[in-house]
Amino acid sequence: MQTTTRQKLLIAGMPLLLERGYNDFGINDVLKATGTPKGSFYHHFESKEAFALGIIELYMEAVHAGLDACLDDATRTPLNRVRHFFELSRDKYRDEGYFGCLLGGVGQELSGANPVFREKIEECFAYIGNRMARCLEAAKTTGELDASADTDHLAELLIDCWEGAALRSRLRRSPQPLDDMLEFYFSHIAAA
Amino acid sequence: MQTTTRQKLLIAGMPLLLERGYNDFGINDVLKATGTPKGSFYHHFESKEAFALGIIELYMEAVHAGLDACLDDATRTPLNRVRHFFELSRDKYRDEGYFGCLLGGVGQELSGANPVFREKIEECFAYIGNRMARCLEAAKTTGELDASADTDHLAELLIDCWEGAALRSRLRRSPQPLDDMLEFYFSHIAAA
DNA sequence: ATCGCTAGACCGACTGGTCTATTATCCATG
DNA sequence: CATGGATAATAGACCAGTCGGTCTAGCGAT
Repeated sequence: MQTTTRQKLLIAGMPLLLERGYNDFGINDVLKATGTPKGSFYHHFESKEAFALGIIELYMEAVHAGLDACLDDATRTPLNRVRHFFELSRDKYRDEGYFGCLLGGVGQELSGANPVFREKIEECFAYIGNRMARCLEAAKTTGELDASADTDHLAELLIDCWEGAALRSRLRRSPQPLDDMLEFYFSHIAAA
Repeated sequence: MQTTTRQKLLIAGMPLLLERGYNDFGINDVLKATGTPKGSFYHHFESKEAFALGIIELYMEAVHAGLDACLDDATRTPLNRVRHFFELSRDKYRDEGYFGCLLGGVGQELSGANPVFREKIEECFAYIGNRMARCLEAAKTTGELDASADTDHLAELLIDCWEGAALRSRLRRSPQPLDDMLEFYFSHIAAA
């Protein structure tokens, strides 16, 4: 599959959006990085906002793929599948230079004033939460989790705490907050 | 104590910085909101960056006061002092319209590209963490916490997860992520 | 008369977005 | 197979608006 101009732009824009945030990165940076003239850009995207939403969608495609690969992994117990997903996320953050999570970054920056992004990001988190919750539900059948556990709640909690740890990881340029958070969470939700 | 022009600007700027973020709020908004001419602004602050740092410092003054009031509160157990601080923070977020935490917002937005803010915000978190850790240490003497507990670790964890919950609270405009996070944390760190 | 501060016109740089011109691609038809 | 016209896409000069920041003038209290 050849990379189209549209894809090339999205791929080049993603790290810029992650590192600098929405309001601090410019279309011109993306054009320069890819050698694309402005006319091409606006042929493929109707605005900067549409472009950023496209980046988020591309990001979510990778998330979907990661969730599929991890949460259906029959070689692990359900709880370890969930944990493994986040460990892979941590490794991804490392490879990118510890700039944290794109969803958290854009969500934090724009959710105050821009309802489009606010709803989009919340939607992404909700989707991830649902996938997690289903896997946590499976963890009940193996006895890893108490049958009485509120898996929806636990899934949301996991994501929220993860995003906080990702922010701290971004500040410190270190994986430690991520590791500490995972360790705490998984060592405490186990069945009594 | 009369509010000086400088203070008036900082006070007006704080909610703007919280809601819109650093790169999306403009000096002119602050000027319009306070009826201040630009000359006055630049008489008191040498740049937009210095202004934002001033806002963070004003914010931290309130945090210091809150920490003093809560963590030295002899009417509560050490662990409840810590929890109470965050419950008051949650109430503050509510009064502001659930825009989350200023430190988390600015930290997330700017830590990718701006080392001045990155270090400043990390410093703020580290300070809060230290205060928390000291109080958690006191919780050992009352038996609320195991003597073997790593209080520095626990304090960092608390702050990180709190910030994640604050981000989610900002997305949802709801206190629920904050409450859920506190409940989970405090129900699991207690001594065995 | 000095100095802290107010006052706001002004400026250069930059940004997202538009416009028109040009080139490449594809497909229908003689 | 040729070809012509429509459409997709490239190309980049250009524009209007905005923003952070400067400059000089004036004000008021000591």
